[in-house]
Amino acid sequence: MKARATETQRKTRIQMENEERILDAALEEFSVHGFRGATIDRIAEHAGMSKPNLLYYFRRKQDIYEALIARLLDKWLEPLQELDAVGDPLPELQSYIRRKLEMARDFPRESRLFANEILQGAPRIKRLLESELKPLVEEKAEVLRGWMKQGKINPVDPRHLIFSIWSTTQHYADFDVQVQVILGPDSGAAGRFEDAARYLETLFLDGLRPQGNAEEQA
Amino acid sequence: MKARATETQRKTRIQMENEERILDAALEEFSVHGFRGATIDRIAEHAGMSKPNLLYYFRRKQDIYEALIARLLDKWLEPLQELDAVGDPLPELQSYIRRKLEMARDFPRESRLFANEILQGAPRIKRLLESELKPLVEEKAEVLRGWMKQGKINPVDPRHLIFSIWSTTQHYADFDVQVQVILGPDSGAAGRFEDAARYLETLFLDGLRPQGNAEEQA
DNA sequence: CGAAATATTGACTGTTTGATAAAACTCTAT
DNA sequence: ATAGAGTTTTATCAAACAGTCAATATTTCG
Repeated sequence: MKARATETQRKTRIQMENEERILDAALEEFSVHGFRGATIDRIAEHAGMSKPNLLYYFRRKQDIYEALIARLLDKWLEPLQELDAVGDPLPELQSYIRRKLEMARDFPRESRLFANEILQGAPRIKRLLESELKPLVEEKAEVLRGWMKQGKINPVDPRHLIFSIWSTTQHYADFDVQVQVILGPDSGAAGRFEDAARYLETLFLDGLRPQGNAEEQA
Repeated sequence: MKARATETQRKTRIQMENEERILDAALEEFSVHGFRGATIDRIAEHAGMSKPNLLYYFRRKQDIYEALIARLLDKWLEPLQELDAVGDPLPELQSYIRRKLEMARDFPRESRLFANEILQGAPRIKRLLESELKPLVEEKAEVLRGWMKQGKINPVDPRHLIFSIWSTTQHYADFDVQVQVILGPDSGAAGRFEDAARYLETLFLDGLRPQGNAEEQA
């Protein structure tokens, strides 16, 4: 038996396959029930293997969870990484919003996993947020401030701007059930996505006040 | 022993006190760990009583949860209820946003409880959403459509507009840890609230595109 | 092939969890 | 003060839970 934890690369075909299946099953469970609410038994069942066999690959429940988080954080921050200082401000923001919305559509389980973790006070990833998320946000906030100084976008607190993009887009993944109750299940997922994209574009670009209507009254 | 479940009113002083303490402790636990992740032991400990004693007031875990939800849903929807068709559209929307933000500030546990439940697919309150939330949203969406037809606010899908108000405001309760990591804990809760209110006002009224700058380029 | 490395299983352990029963206690109204 | 309703505790249970271990089966590769 080799020490799996220390050795960095050498992985069997079976190892890779099974770890993949386990992490996928774990995502399913953790994203819905949170860390404490999820059980190894259910993850193992979902992954189609016995519990001791699963524990052969990940010795403790927490190891599965941490492996999941580590694997997903970079992917999750990718859209913000891509926000480009040299691009045109408004189109750049628009495409960031659209990319985040696509993430919510294509990776709802990942969105819910992070939501669950943050909701619980982020006990297991607070350090990661400090070391990875915060510097990235500060870097991009500086980009946004530059655009504001150039008069390219309205002057607002760039960090709150980022919060509002996160919250509005991730809402469609995290609160999907509620969205479906209100929009009706007949509104296909694709239609909902397009409607949301159109609405958010209007909101973030122009807001709700009708153009050139700041003062007039009926 | 009287049948507590059936009898509608008659409650002892002790009964009222203890149910209050239990529900408060339950809110603390359920809002963080979700239904499955929370345990009766911890709720009882938090409420300062023994587990069997707690179960004397609520026979099953689920009964506590349902009592909590039932008690909180109305309060949670109150700000939307108050959205008034006869008021001025823009100030009316502004004050709805502010009220929702105040709720997020003053009742973060309630916000997280609902978030947790929806995140899990709302298995226990889906019916309530159908019977209470949906009609209310449809009623208010009609109000918003009226304002749009009068040209008082920009024409958008009113339901997505409501989603964006929910998500941006509740974000400050549900994702509080993340917000604090990014803004720094030194930014007091009061300061964060005012900054958020100011930002959201700009976003929802005017968006990010600088006024009268729809076409011009540097 | 055949031996070493890897993978899987069944049986098991100690603990936590949701829930119950009955006995003991306390409060309240007469 | 005291009977009876209402409250609390002690003891207990079965199921679910995270995790271990030794034995068995399978794969890998010289």
